[in-house]
Amino acid sequence: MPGLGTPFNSFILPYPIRVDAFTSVPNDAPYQPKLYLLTHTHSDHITGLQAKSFAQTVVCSADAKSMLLRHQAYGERALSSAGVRAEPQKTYAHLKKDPWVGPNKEICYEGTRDLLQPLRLNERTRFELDASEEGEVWITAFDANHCPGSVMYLVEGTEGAVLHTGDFRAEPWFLESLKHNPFLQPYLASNSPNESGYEFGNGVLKTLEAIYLDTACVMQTHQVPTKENATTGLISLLALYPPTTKFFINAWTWGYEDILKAIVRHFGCHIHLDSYKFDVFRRLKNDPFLSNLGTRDENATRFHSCERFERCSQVAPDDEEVVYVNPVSSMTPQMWEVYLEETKNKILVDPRKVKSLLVPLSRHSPLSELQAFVSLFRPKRVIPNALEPPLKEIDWAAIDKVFEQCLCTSTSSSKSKLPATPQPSKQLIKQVYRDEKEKRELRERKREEQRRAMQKLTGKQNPLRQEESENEDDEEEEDVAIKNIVTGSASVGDGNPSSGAGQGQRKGTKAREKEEKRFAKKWVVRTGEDVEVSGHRASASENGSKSKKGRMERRIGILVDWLGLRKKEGSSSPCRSGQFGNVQSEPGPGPRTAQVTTPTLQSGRMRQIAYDEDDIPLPCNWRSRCTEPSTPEANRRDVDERDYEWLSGGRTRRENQREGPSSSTTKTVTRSPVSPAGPLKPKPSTSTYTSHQQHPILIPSPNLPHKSAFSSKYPMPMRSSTPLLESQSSQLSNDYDSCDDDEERGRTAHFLFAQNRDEDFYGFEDDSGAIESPGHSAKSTPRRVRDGGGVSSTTSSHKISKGRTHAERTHPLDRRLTPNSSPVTRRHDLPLPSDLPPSFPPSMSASPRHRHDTTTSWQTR
DNA sequence: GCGATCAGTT
DNA sequence: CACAACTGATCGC
Repeated sequence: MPGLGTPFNSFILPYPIRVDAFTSVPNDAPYQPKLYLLTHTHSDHITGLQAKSFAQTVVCSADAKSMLLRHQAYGERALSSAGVRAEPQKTYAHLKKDPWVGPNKEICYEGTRDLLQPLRLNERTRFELDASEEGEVWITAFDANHCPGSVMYLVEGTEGAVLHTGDFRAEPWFLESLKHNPFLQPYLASNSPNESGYEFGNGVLKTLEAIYLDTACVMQTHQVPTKENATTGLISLLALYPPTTKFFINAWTWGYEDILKAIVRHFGCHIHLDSYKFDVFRRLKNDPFLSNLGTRDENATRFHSCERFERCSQVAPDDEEVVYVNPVSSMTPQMWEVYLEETKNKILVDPRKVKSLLVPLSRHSPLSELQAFVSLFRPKRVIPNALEPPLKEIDWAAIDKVFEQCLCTSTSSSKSKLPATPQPSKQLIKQVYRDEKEKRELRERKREEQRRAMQKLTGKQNPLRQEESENEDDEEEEDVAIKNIVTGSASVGDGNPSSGAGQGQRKGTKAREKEEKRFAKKWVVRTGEDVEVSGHRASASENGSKSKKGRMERRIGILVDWLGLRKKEGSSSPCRSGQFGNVQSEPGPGPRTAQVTTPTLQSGRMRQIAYDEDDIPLPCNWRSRCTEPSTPEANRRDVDERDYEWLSGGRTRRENQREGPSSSTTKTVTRSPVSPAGPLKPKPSTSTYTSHQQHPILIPSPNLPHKSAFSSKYPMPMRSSTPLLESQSSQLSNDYDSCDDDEERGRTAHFLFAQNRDEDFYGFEDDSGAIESPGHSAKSTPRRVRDGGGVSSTTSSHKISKGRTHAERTHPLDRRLTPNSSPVTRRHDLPLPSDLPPSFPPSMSASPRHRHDTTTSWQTR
């Protein structure tokens, strides 16, 4: 998740470029962003863009632009479809304001803007970060296999090249395609293992300064099915139903489109979509298959992916004939096969009894895929795109370790320009662990109290509500998708192995969904569980997840392993001997797995390759574990206790509770066989890591590297307001600037506007991007640079007329520089334009972020 | 004081 | 992990 928890404040050092985070940067930050990149439009990647005061250029894919500008929150979609809204309220509409064109062709540019700068895929585009020649970067976008419009970015410049993956799924086919991509080939690791690009010194082969990596699922130490495996498996189930069966595909967020595509390919039909999805898909430029597979006619197909909570009459919630398809993300390939087998058998017995299907379509790469991906390039550094704030950057250090073997091997030249990864002290790790444990216990106590209170109430007065209160233990869910499962209100028990079959009693939709969630939980792996308490998972979830470690605690367990800090040699421990395909419980760390798996995983049948056969639970074994009603409590306690011993300094939990925090631990750090990182080596003196704990905890504050860490190329503070290059103009093409071509106002304006323009850039019929208010042009952009670290604020020659007093304010974050009136509101009062604006493309003006950028108006020339 | 906006939480 | 509704704080008027 970008934003909070992302290293370097979401900058891709060594460049002053910020990715997927659009909130304001602290004034004292060493950088102010000169350019923003957006990888895709999931909501956690667009924080800050909703602010009306955001006024800087954002580079993204054409499809991301289109999706963002069409984005509507659910509530708004409902109002729109109910006909309440005269004009649909688009969440990010303020990012693009077209000029207003009057009846006499007069044009008002007041408030016009088009902040989203679309980039073609697989095409280098030049951007200038500052006036100097060395301030240029070349940016190339590649499909990221995550969701529609999602891209990775390669940024190349005088400071070296970095690759930002955004969110991505690096499955084997994806790696293959990268290998064949000429824009990336210079950065692929040399074939000869001991050589690296710098050794050759001729500049043909290059080493990436860093890969900014999607670490959303880095702690998934098991493999997950390829998307293709997932969808073909699903199709094999769908095909078993009678040809009249109606299906609802719960694509509750962007990224599950492969399911729809697979259905269309197999059944040769359309998918019924709500108008929102239909419209978004239809506008996609880079996915013609997806853009055409939808239909608005609910009677035209038996496959539906319409609005989740407002399904069409064909798949109404109370229709017991409908079969639901719910994506989940963390099933292992082995479990998937078992699931398929079991479910197939059930359907064959009676298709009417299986009303809900799971499909393990993961949109992020698990550890093994990430290692394979990184090994492909062997960059100097791996920087995680997402850290868990409660882990206080311990995860950062651990991730470093787990990719250590995937990095550039050349020692002479691999010196990183980036700030060093903060190394946590043992004390910090222990503290974090204790905190998380305490938090969890508090939660549990609270929940217990609540439950009792509820029982008292409902048990006596309202017995009907009892079952509802029963499983409020949905919190701490590992797989978000499970929270989003939908079903109809068909009889509980039908086709649901977890419930007693045959009761035939109809419950509400809610109840059935809860039932379905319980069922689904059995089929997904919770991160860290295979390391910590694997094998007990299924029974534990059946028991309502009591006295179990919390999500964070399990993660800390993994981190401790990765850092090579596990106190006991855990190899023989039952908890690490291969549950659910525990990939790196092998002695060899990442690259071994990576290299073995990379070329051979094409089919998606990973199990034979990635780990020893011994480690693979046989399907039947797994199944029996899963259904076993109880597991030896002692065993689990053992694991729990052992971890705690280390973390609490070799004392038992009870001892520790009595005596308070431990003050020292053993110095001996032995390598756990689980550790992928190898034995802990003595660190150079610059590192604060030791096995003692008296040392200060090294946490770079506040998430920002020390000055010295930055290259001299971009001295701090970054406050130049030099406009970025006129640049992109010629690079951009007409049809890639896609949006809102159906808006009459915009189109007319654009048409008029385009006449005097550089045809290369403006001569297309689509409107967006073409309309450039003078306020955006390099020459006339009034801009004001935000105060930076005590340096006086500067202004360019023009002042921003309105909101200027705002701008003068010394609010620590100047994000409240909001325009106080809608930019286009007073259009009728404005004079006629005598002519069109100068032919200057949208500039990459490095104006301050929350400036009121909607000045101006009328073009005179 | 009220409405709009925004950050943070659930 | 993603979404979106809700909360409280802050600001302009």
